[in-house]
Amino acid sequence: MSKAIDKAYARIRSGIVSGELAPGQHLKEEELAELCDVSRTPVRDALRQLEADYFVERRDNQRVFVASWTEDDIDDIFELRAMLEGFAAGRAAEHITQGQLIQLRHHHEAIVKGVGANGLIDSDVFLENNRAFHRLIWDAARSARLAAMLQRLVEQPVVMRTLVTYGAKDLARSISQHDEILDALSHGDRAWANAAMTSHILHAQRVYHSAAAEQVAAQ
Amino acid sequence: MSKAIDKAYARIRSGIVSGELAPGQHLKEEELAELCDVSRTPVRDALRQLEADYFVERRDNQRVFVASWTEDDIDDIFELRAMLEGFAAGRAAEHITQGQLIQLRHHHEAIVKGVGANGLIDSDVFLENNRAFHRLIWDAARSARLAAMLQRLVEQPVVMRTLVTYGAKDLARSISQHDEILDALSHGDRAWANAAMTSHILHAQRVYHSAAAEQVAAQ
DNA sequence: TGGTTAAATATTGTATACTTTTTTTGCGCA
DNA sequence: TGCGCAAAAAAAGTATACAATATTTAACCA
Repeated sequence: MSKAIDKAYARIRSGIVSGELAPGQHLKEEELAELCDVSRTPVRDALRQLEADYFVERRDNQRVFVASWTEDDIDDIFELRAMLEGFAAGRAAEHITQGQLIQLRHHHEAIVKGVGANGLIDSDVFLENNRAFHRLIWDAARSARLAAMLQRLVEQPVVMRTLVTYGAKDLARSISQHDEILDALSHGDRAWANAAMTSHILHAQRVYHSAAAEQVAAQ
Repeated sequence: MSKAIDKAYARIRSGIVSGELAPGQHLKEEELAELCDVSRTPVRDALRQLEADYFVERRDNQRVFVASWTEDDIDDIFELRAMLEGFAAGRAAEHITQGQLIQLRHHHEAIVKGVGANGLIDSDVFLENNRAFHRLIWDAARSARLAAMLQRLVEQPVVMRTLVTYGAKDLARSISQHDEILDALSHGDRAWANAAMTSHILHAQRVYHSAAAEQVAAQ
């Protein structure tokens, strides 16, 4: 793809995810152009894409601001994800191929094997295989629109900032849930796959809240 | 909003909906600029937005094409709508205000009163009030993300091209369903509202298919 | 004749200058 | 002092020229 637009998109996006560009902050095209070392034209293009991805908001008179969110947004996203991923898993149960099932098992086993004696796992190994596992199911659901919705939802800055590392017990449960989802998909059982996936996401929501509560307590 | 971008967006979009710009057709920025009587810059901005709205697709090397779709896409969209609108109605049951209920009843009654002695209704009256009815429920669901998803889904060109005018029997059922949804919302009954709305959308899907079958038969 | 490459052409990407719109600043008057 | 209006400044919108890239065409060689 085009150089300058990608450069601008990546730079601004990472600035938002890292917090360098604070929520609510007004983004001026010229400032961003300087920051990204490109002209205003690719910055404008990048801002349009960031707007579609909900990283920035266009308010009043075409002024662009970093999207801001509340705790409610996090619950909102989890709720929507639970429904959409459940739905995707259900559809996947009816459409998944043998090849996709093999790939899914591969990612699942990579996570299982990554668990150490202490019951924990390297964060990168988990994140990468977990991500691949879920995306394969989106693909298997055979709805480009559904996949696009989930993609946008999962890549929300508020989600990317709240990556939580699982404790031993929660990790074990998550693995067990993946195993169950695999089982449901193998049997082509739509309702089971849907329920197992929904449960999986809602569990993740609980883990997030526990972690958030601990952080507050530690302060 | 800005003049030229809106002009370009509206012109290109209506061209796609009307079929003047055929599915799969390669859209060249200069041609569009001439068509819309603006320069390439606002055309580019408009194309970014149309891309986010799935009206056009960016392929291989940044070339933009009118999105093409199949019969499967229509079913896909109906299925997603059934789920999302059902979910929205369920959430709305828990959040809707008295004021919103009053507005909903207003739109509902406008449709009821619009039905003539032959059991039919003026298409514009129905479309406008039906649209307002559904959007009010999206708002009442209190999730900007969910509303945005539904908005994009409903405004798909393939949906806008397949507006079906209801026959007397289907119109009567649709009105009855709206009445039921209102009842469920008034009672704050999440499960009921969800089920009633899901049913309403799936009925619309059947109506669409019947109409499509008739058109084929008439050829 | 068929395929490969290079030149020409078409199309998109980028920068910049200029225009329009919006916001801010500051001055005058009540 | 506080309000309102006007002028100035800032920011976004638009057009255009030029650069880079991709696609097509044509020619040459095997």
